[in-house]
Amino acid sequence: MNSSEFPVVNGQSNQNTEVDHRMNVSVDIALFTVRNEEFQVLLIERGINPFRFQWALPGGRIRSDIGDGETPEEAAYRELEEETGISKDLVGYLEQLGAYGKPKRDPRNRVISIAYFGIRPMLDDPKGGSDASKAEFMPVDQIEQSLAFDHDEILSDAIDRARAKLEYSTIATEFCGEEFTITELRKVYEIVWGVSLNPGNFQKKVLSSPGFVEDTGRNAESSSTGGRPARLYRSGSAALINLPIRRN
Amino acid sequence: MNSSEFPVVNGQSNQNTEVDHRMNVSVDIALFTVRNEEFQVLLIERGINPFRFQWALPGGRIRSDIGDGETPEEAAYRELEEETGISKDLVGYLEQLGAYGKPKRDPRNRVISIAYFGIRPMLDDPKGGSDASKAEFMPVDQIEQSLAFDHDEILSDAIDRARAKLEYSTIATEFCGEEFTITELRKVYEIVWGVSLNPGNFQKKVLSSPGFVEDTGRNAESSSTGGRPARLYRSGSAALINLPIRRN
DNA sequence: ACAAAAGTGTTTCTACTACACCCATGG
DNA sequence: CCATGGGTGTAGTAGAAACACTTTTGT
Repeated sequence: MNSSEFPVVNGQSNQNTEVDHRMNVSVDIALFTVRNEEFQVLLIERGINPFRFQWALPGGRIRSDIGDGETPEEAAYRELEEETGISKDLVGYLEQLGAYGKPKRDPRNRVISIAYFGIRPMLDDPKGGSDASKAEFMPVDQIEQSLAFDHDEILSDAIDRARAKLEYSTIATEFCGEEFTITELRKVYEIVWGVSLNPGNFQKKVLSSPGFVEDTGRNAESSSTGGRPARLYRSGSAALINLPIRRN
Repeated sequence: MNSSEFPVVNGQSNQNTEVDHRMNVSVDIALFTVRNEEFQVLLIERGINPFRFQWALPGGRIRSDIGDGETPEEAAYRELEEETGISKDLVGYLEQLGAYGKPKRDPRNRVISIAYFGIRPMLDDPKGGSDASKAEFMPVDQIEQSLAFDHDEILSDAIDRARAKLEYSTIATEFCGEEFTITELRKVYEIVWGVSLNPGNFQKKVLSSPGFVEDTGRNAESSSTGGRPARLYRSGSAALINLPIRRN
């Protein structure tokens, strides 16, 4: 606990100029989507040791040999593309989760990881990894084996963050495509939270929240099973909701 | 000391095996308190370049020569004590804010900083720094010069975080001493948010929030100016408030 | 007695819940 | 015509705001 028991390097007063304290710094990305009525996260199967053949969050080292050095966020986008083939413009939202730095989180050597939490809209194709290793979206509540490194912890934190942010922010729209119906938006909440919400009340809540969604003036095609065609909206300019949406 | 960490791990299959991408990793701490009816943050005056004589958040490098390496949080407590003399047991709360990693944030070389946000109860003495450099608590809205590195940005984020957390968590109690009155707690909200709250409504809100505060059964001494003596409470077991306290 | 600060009660208003109802489409 | 899903209206209720009022102290 008390650092005074450790020898201070060279009796330096405040800085240790002799010892090299540098360490590897990596990024890891928990990229979420809603597909197939499930809340899913993008994982890769590791091709190399340690943790070979185990699943992990995509990620890798921040490089210092690119220009003046890349920002952690740039590294996150680069690694995501390298490891899973998902390019930056397919990612609707990305924010930092935090740094994970337990000394033994990587058995090889000291690695500090900056974790990111991102959202990809529910688009078209699953898309396998573009490089050697497998990359797949997997339902978050069907991950049986534990992930590599401390990625279980990171993923758990990311899921908590995602669920919490739905309440007071407009990020749910990032799970939808460019244009979406209120019902589609409601399904995002229902799937991510694992609850069911009252359609009428949800509608009023979203529409009364200024800047949450924006009317396109057009309607979606009505489904083959009948029913009134839903209005199409696009994401609005607001990032925060004044009155939160409750989990019920 | 630990020269075995120096050579880059070889045998990496898909990543750049030759290049050393390691960088310095530091921690910075924004430690807040409420003193003198002001919301204050602990700053140090830098004794060395870069940014000599400018104010900065306390912090420093994570060391890899202590045991198996210290966690970022351990480094935060250690640096806080080394630079300001404030020991771990005087810090009521500490949580990670996030990582700051712009390539040029330190003009010397690449440094990633993991920022922490902490709270120190409004105790006794201001307390200057214990080592060479000056350390002082300063009111957050009276910091005129810009801080060293990207500490303006970190501080701004930390203030946002602190203000936001008051709403839905019980951390406001960390600004108070071991025992406190509801009025003292309300003053924390008023000072940190810069608003005034209705005393009666605040009282009912806090007492109806299970686990927020715990009755000691005793009263504070009434002030010399008269008035009914206030009941003394201590911090309760809950970390979150079910119904948020509003800023209005 | 009066001022000051703590704490409670009461009224009003807002916003959420639950649910009934209307609208627009497919079959 | 009915079934299906989208969308609106409305009564009942919980909680927040405003503020009057009571309690307990110092002077």
